[in-house]
Amino acid sequence: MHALAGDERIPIYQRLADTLRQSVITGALKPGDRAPSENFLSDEYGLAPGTVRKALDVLVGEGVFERFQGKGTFVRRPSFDASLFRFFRFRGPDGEFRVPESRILRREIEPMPGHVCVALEVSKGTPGISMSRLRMHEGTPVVAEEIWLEHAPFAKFADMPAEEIGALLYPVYDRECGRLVARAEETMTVEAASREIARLLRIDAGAPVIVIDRIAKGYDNKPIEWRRSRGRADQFTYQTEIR
Amino acid sequence: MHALAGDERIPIYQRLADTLRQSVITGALKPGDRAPSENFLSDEYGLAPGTVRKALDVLVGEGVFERFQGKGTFVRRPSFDASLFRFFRFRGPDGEFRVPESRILRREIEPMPGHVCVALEVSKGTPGISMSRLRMHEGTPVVAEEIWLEHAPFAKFADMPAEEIGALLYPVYDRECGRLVARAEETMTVEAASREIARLLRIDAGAPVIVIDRIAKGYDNKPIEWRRSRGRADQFTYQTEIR
DNA sequence: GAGTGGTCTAGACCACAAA
DNA sequence: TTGTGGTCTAGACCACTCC
Repeated sequence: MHALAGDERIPIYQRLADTLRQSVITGALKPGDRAPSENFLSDEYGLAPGTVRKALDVLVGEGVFERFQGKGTFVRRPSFDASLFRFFRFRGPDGEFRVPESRILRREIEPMPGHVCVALEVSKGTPGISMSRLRMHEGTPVVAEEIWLEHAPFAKFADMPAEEIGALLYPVYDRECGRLVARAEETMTVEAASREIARLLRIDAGAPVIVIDRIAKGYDNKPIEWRRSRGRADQFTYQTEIR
Repeated sequence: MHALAGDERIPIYQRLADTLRQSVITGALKPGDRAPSENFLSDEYGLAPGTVRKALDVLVGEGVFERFQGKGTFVRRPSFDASLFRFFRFRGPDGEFRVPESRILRREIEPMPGHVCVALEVSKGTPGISMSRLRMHEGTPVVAEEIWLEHAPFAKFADMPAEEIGALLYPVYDRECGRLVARAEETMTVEAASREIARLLRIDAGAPVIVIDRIAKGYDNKPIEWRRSRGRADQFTYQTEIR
């Protein structure tokens, strides 16, 4: 039987939640893994079942865990790469949504611009990996992306042959560089297409374009990647509920 | 001591949550009211405190109630009229957000168009109240709105003198017609400004415009109002978190 | 001090999944 | 059959608000 770490003024269920969250951050528990059962945890830490349950409730609420009756509690697999594209409606002939193909146009190492350094919480002028990428749907370009990564933790990614990089980057970040994306913050604005963007997206210069800035973060809430995506506004729809 | 209504195969805490939610729907409990205390409910229905607590958890999660330690559990006051304007950034000279003034340009009774009938879940051709409204910030028009209400429940609103209608409509719907807005669903798209909209917003025809369609709903989830708002896209920013 | 919600205990029994 | 999470009981004590 172990004691729980942390400030004793913090509620027990919070400290247990912190402990479990920490093992997701360190990678001791990976997405898809089953967390220790409620019985195990209440024995291990000498807690009442209800207290353990409340700790798991906290993590389920944060989207870190998900529960399945009869099976167990599992680390949730964050699968939001489709989520940006939920903003755009790219459907195949069958009406189902498609993940667009992608083409990396450019990948270089250079100092990161100021606004990216701020977003990634590194000091000004830190070397970064800069990428341009074009996402295609049925041969038509639909989204143009600029992507920035801090160079040091992603040196291995910088040296990878382009052919080994598929349509989804986050699994590569995890596999090759041990950086797991758990969440992202996005900001959306509208602008008129520059000549460069108009050429890439094959639209008229000045036509309205949706701009989505994304900062991808890990379970530890530290920024991993900065990304700016532009798509034609006439392909765009977004729904939400407010109260 | 009372028995809980509802199908006995449904968990007790769900049936209690349903009962309490129902008293918000009927208006027995109004926003700002204090709900019965946990002790009262566990006595009243002969339930364990933990079961009552879980029922309240459900309603807090739905945004119907909010809890304050030492004070009680209260019906949450839905205050999202500011929420559309979180999309637009209208700040005063002090940097604080402002609720724009508003001017009703038109208010008429006519049959509702098909798409509005669908949204409000009434049969085709039902008489409605149609309004055009312009929202201003420091003398500049910022948002143009079309609003539709079903006439029958809002007859009293249709006859109100324009001077009695302030900048916020939902409190008027509640006070004059007993229709309480609890939530809303919004869909956002981008279009080029028509000549009419360009004139109202004082922008160039063809300039990008954000369109937000909103269906406002009651606690019973029934639609109350349909609204389409248009604002200049260069005033627009929207943030979200995804996982 | 009385009343409220917040935390925690120590179980019981049920529903569901997998072997 | 075993192990998992889901529901429910019946309390205790604490923290906070208000009178």
